Amino acid sequence: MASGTRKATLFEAIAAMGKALASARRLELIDLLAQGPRTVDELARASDQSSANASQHLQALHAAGIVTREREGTRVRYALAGDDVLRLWLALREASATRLAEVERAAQRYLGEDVERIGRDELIARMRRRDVVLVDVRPRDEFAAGHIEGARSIPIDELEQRLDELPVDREVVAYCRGPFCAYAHDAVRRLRAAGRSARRFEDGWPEWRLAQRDAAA
Amino acid sequence: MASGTRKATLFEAIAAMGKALASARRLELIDLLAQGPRTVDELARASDQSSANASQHLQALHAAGIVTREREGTRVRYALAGDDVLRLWLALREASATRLAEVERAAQRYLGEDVERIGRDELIARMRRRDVVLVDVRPRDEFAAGHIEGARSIPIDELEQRLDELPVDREVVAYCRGPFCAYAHDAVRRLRAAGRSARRFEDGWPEWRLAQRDAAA
DNA sequence: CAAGCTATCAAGAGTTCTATTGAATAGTCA
DNA sequence: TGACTATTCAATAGAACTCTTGATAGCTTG
Repeated sequence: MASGTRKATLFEAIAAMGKALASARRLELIDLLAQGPRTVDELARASDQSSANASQHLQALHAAGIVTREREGTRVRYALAGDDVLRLWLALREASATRLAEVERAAQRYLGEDVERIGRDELIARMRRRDVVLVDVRPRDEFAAGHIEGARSIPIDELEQRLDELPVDREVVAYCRGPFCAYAHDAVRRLRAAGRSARRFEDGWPEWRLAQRDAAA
Repeated sequence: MASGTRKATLFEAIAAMGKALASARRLELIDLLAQGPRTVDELARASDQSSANASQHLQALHAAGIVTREREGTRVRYALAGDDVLRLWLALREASATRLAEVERAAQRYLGEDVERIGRDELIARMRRRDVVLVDVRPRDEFAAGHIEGARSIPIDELEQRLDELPVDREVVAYCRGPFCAYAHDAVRRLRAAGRSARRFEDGWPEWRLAQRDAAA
C-alpha cells in the first residue's frame, strides 16, 4: 500500500538522525561540541582518535543535521546545529542515566565517589547574596566560548597553584561540562583536601545556558 | 590510560540507548507506544510487520531501557518506560523535523497538504469558553488509554456516519497521535468537505499529556 | 491433558557500519 | 611557487545489525 510505504519513508528519515546517536564516538563528539564550536583536530585530540576517524564521524553528524560546518582558512570548525539538537542530546543522556543501570555504574567508575552537590535554584539564590564563589574548571578556551555569568575561570590543572585567589571565608562551587564531566568532581575533592568548603554544581554550562533561554522564552 | 577507557565505557553505555533509536521500525513502535501500552501482536499489526520481527525489536527496546514489559496471561504488554523516554522521542522527532529537509518532505508526502492548525494556548482558551468541540479521531482503544479532558471520541472511520453528533454552529478541532499522524489531517479535510468549520490541534495526546505534567511540576 | 494462541528463540543470508591505513586535496605562509 | 598543515577521500577487512523462516515454549481453555 502506498500509504504504508510513505509512513515507512517518514520514519526512515527520522531514523537517519537516530542512527547518528548510535555510536559512542559520535556521542563523545556531540558532548564536546555542546561546550562550543571546535575544529576537527581539536575534537580528534580531545576524544582520543585519529583525525581521519573524527572527520568521518563529523561528516556523519553533519549529514544527520546534528552539526554545522564552517571553513576557517585551512581548518573546519564544527558546531552543534541548534538548541533543539542540544536538547536531544541532554534528553538521551538523561533517559539513559535513568533507565540503564550500566550508565550509572560506568559513570561512577569514571567519576569516582560522588561529591556534595548544589542545585540550580540554590546556586542562583546564593549567587545573588554573594554567598558563594563560582568557579569554572573547564579548559580556558571553553570558558572563553561561553560560561555562567559571574563565574571565574580556573582550569582544573591550575587549581592548586591558584588556591589563594579564592576567599577562605566563602563556599566554593565548581562546575564544568555537565554531570558526567570529571573536572568538577575532581576540583571539589582537591578543594576539600586543601581545607576549603566546596560543592559541585549538578549541571554544567550547556544545561545552564539552555535553562536561561527557556526562562527567557 | 585507565581514565580514557572508563570515559569510553560511559559513552558506550549511553550509546546502547542511542542504538535503539537507529531503526525506523523501532521508532515506529515507540511512536505507537507513546499512545499507550500495547501487546506484541497489536504492535506488529499496527506497524505492518511479522510478530517475530516486532518481538525482536521490542526486546532490543527493552534491553535499551526504552520500554517496560508485563506478562498478561498468554500475551505480553509493552509500554514506554517513562516520561523521560517520551521526552527523548519527542526531542528526536522535533530535531529531525527542524534539521532534516528529508523529514519535512516525507511528512508532506505522507500527510498531504497541511490543513489549518490551532495551537495549545488558543485551544485551551477556546475550550474554556466552550467555543469549540474537541474531537479525538484515534482508534477507540487509544482514546480509552488516555485522552485530552473534554474531548469526544470519534474514530476517523466513523466520522462521516456520526457527523450529526457535532453541532453545526461551533468550530471543530480534531487531534490524534501527534503532528506526524495522518488522522487529524484527514478528519479536517473531511469535515470541511462536509461544510463544517474545522482545524487540527498541532500536537497530539502524548505532547498534551506531557505539557500538563510539566505545568503541574 | 490436548488444542490453540501468543510470544520468543535460533540460525543464516544479506546488508550496513566502523576503524584503519595511506593517499589526495585545499588553503596558508614564507 | 613550494613546503606545510588540516581535512577529506577511498578502499578494505572485520564486526554488528536486520529480516526471514521455521521451530519452540508458555499460558489458557475446553
